[in-house]
Amino acid sequence: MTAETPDLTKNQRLVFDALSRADGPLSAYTILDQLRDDGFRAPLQVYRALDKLLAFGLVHRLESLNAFVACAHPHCHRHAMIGFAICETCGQVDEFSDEVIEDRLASFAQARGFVPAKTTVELRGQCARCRPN
Amino acid sequence: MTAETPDLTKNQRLVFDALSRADGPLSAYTILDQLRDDGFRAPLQVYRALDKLLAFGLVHRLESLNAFVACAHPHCHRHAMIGFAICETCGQVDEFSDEVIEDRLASFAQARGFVPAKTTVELRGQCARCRPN
DNA sequence: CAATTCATGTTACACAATAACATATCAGGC
DNA sequence: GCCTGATATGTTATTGTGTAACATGAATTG
Repeated sequence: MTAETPDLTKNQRLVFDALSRADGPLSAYTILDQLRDDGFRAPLQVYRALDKLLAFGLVHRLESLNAFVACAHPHCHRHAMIGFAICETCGQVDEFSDEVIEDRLASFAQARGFVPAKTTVELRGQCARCRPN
Repeated sequence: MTAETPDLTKNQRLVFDALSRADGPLSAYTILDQLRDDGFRAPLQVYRALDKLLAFGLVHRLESLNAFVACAHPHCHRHAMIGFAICETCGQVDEFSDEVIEDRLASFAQARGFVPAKTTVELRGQCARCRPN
């Protein structure tokens, strides 16, 4: 029943910690810069770690930003679909899931014989705290 | 009542026609290569045309592919949300919209005071025609 | 210990997008 | 007609994002 958090390698740990420290999404190159002192020298070191972390479900990729965030809900890999509300002013990302949307997308896919491998749902806009009034 | 299809400039027309001819999404650089004979020399010529076409609603951007498609449904800009089912095998893109998902996202946003500016819904997977059996 | 597998390091490159600046075209007002 | 402001275009250079190819190192297993 315990969510098996796989043992992370040194690089995976470094990248994951960098994302966990950050209060918003980071680009691969920003991560690289933050990890220079830890011996990181090339983008591939970041991308390889990210690939694994994505596979483990510990990290999400925000397609519309070309950036990455640590998963906010450790058990969210139960859900087929994870949505993100991304504030374009402060950069905060709010992670959510919704069964209705999930079902709706699933039945849409099934009706067309489409087999989804990955689902992306991203809202770009302005969060409550950043709104004018 | 007629959908005002704005007059396109020469470059906008060329880019739009290239996307309309294609049977799938094209990257900006692929478009550039196709339009070399028409005098295109730099990425900016493509990106500037794409920006306008996106604003007109004649073209969509697929965030998860960094690519662009001509809008399949000329009047789809009525919808706040447009979804895409993208086949990773054949590259075909199926454009859809769904009021239930739209409503659900809208009420989610409203509940949190989030004001969405752009909504991305993309399914990556395999279409019926490309499936094994 | 050999063989395999997986993680890592490094260089170079390809693809995606924009900055900055110059020129041209076209509309309306005088 | 001509000035003027707005929009479209052309060009060079640069930044940002991601991968190919190849070599090395470390761990697991038979």
